[in-house]
Amino acid sequence: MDHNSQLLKGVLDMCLLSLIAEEPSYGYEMAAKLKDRGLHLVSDGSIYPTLSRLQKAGLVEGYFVETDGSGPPRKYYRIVGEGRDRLAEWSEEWKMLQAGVSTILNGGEHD
Amino acid sequence: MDHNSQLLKGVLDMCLLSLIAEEPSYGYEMAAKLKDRGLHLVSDGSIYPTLSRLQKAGLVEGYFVETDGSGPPRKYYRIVGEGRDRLAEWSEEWKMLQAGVSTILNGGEHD
DNA sequence: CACTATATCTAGCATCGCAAGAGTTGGAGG
DNA sequence: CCTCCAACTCTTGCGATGCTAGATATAGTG
Repeated sequence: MDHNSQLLKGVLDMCLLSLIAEEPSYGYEMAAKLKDRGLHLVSDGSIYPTLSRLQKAGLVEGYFVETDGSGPPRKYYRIVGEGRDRLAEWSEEWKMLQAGVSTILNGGEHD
Repeated sequence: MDHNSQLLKGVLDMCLLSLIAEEPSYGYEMAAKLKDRGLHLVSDGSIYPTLSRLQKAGLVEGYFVETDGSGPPRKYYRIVGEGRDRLAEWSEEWKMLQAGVSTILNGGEHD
């Protein structure tokens, strides 16, 4: 397994939630956005279980939208109140981690 | 399991390697340093398997140092050439991920 | 009909942090 | 002397999550 895959852990859900918060979207599109923004997901397989988890956790709502003949219906997700709260928490945690790791990589200088 | 634990995945090894690169150290001390710098490991248990992995991967070397009557000998680790290379790679990967996640959290603005 | 593109979902695997606890060494207290 | 504790390392079993691979559905094209 790639080292990059390990770095992704605990970040993927936050990123998906953030994308959904930005504007409702569906899995296939989000996978493309992630790749576009520098997060190289190798397979779409990872994304669907994560989305299901977000929904099961009550952070997002899913709804199907028919396409005009370009494939099966898309499952869109939109964020709900609790999702926004959670996103804020995760975002905080992420900043903390980011700061801590930076400190360590830079040799432990404090400010 | 904590969400923070997931964030730690793939970062712990890099952090330990960075600490060792800074100056040779041993597990117990590194656990303290990590906590000091904002990475809150709840248990020392995680640290030893990671150090073993780094050694097995040939990124660091271990050597025991006797203590003057303050407990059992300490297992110090020092970095080797391949470890420095790997640390540089991981550091790059980390910067990439960091940038990507920031872009996403900030709503996808490019520059 | 077969093939492809769009799109979702599932099953089994691998990795790695965590909790809990055991083992080692030597000093301090009863 | 024996027990307990502090400093230190290591091991076992577990849980969370990303990955690979592939099944499934829809509809247009040759």
